[in-house]
Amino acid sequence: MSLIPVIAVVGPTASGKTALAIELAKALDGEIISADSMQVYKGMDIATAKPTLEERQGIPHYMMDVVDTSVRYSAALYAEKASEHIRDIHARGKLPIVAGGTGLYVDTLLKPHVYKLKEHDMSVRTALEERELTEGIEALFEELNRLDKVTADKLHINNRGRIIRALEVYYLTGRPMSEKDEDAEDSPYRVLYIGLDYKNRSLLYDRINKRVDIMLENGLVSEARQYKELSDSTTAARAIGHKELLPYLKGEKPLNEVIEKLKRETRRYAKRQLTWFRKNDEINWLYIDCFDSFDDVIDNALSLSKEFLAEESDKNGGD
RNA sequence: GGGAGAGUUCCCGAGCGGCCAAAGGGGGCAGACUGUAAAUCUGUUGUCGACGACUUCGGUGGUUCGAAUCCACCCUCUCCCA
Repeated sequence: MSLIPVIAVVGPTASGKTALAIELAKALDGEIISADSMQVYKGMDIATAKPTLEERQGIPHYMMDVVDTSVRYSAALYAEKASEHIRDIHARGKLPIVAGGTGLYVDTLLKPHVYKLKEHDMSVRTALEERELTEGIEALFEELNRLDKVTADKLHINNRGRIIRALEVYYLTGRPMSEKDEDAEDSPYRVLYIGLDYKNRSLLYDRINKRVDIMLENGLVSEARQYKELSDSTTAARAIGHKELLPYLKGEKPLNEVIEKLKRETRRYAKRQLTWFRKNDEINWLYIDCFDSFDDVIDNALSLSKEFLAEESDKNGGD
């Protein structure tokens, strides 16, 4: 069985992933699958920087606007749905292009063996969360240490979410999370990773600051006002862009202060994204400030892609 | 003009004779990441040939074995009375 070729455009926020993905799709007869934990939600268009229909230039985009903001989406649900799209796009003879900045989603999708767990029983989690309240996280941490020392050693006691998840996995499967899946399947994809970044970090930060200003011009404040009542417990409420404006909307802080905070949080997010992607040594990094123009970046990405696709057809032709 | 107070490391802000390269927070940098991931968590943050040395706490000069901490003068700032 031959592998499905996939191009993945990754990188920090505001690095131009969307634009590059669209250009690649146009040139290579591709369709785009967003890999973004916030673009899956309907609405919040400005904050999540969804490309407009004009910007999409007729290229189909998937995994955007798939659920309501009240839903708690997850990486696993994402991967399940997105992989269907990949298969479908490929079956129609088109090139699937994954583009997005949520590292976990990218990996979950393109390295499917990461998630084997199919159970969806939330009662175990709920029980563990209750136990944390009564017994304290220390007790749960010790318990994890007994049941799955390998995972416990890797976790810090302050990381309560992960301690609970590790226990949840153990109780759901009867096996420690750290145990390797023997029957893990190989990835059905052959992936070309293209990473966008700047050699000079402050240039990226400048772009981020400017993009926030543009979002504000486009009405970010009134968009945030619409989602003011969104419950804190939802994932969508954690999107950068609205929650930072909240103190202003409540009249607690001046607008300029809250905007600075928003820019800073976006910069920090970009840094975390880079930390995630940097550990993936399959990524072909294109440093935007090392090119004369973004068109040159596109050209470079295009030739990488063509090379990649040629290899694929050689292989198919060969056997 | 008179009175009260303040100037600390990138920022805010503790310290008020030795245990101070200086708490804490912010920011920066680095890292982790297996169904919250735009989240969560960790480490680090004066300089250097670095288990030691060197330069820092507005400036200059003193007191002292020893000062960011005490004294004198100077500079800057805030506040109160005029």
